[in-house]
Amino acid sequence: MTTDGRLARMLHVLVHMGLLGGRETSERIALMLNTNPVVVRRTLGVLREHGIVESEGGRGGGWKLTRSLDQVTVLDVQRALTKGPALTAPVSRDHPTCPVERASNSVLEKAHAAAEAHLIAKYAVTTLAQIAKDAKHKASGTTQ
Amino acid sequence: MTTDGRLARMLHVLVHMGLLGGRETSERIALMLNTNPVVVRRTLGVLREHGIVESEGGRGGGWKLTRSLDQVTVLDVQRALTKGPALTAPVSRDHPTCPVERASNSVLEKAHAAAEAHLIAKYAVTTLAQIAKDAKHKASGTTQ
DNA sequence: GATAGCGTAACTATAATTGTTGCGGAAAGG
DNA sequence: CCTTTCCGCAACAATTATAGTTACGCTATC
Ligand code: FES
Ligand code: FES
Repeated sequence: MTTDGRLARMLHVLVHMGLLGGRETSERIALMLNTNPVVVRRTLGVLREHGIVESEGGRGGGWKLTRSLDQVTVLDVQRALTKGPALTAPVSRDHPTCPVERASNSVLEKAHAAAEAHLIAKYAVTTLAQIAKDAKHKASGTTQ
Repeated sequence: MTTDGRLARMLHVLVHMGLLGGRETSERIALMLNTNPVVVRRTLGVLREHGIVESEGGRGGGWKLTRSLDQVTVLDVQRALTKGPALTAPVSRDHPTCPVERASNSVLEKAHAAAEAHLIAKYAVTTLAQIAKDAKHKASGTTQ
């Protein structure tokens, strides 16, 4: 597959939307994401189902955040985009009854579960407002 | 893509090889992995490049571990199979100069780097001998 | 009613592992 | 030698999830 860049893209665009304040059309967002409006509608549509954004059709329509940047965490966005755990252990199912395969899978699953807990914890305490703040610092401060 | 099950598969088969002690042919290993010999050669070939197994052609040939199970860690196998970090942050490259995109990517990269460190640490202290031991306990003890 | 939006269906493109077939070469055994 | 049993490798199809694209319908505003 192509690498799943939806989370990164959504963070990017949500922060822009928050900073701009008003409504943004799929067309303008597509330019930000270097893609086309249909992809934007598809992905933002998932966020709408989770109450993070809302859309309005017709002239003057577009997309808008339902909460301010400091009330949306990275975890909120991640959870909306991905069902199930953020990190999945790559297990094998060649011989489900084999104790060795089960023990191997178990090791991988436990290690991934622990790693995922850390990842989720970090996502949970990072708000879009903080990303916006970082962006401003980078823009005015040292490049990179 | 199809989920990358190579690490799980290699752990499984390496433990079996260690427990059986002698040489195993690609044919027999393919049966363990519910696949065919070519896939086995392809994947074990990578491990051979990293000195974990060795192969011999001709009659009576096959694959053999170069070290005992307690001298191979999950990390050794993972490193052999994957170049670069075990966990990669799914970043976007739509507008590389945009500070917001950079800040978003940066958050994801840092979170993943921290999670990867934990994952790697767990891999590093887990030997194949421990997996073998777990498997024996599961086989004789309670199912699951 | 013309225009600017979103919503959605139906494709195609892309990328990485997996599965498969076929052939060549090497080692052992007779 | 010649057959059998191995690995090595090239080449190609299958799979699967996201991304990209085209097309059409619907709604709200002007
Ligand atoms: S996409 Fe234009 S600045 Fe982030
Ligand atoms: S594959 Fe036969 S027991 Fe693990």
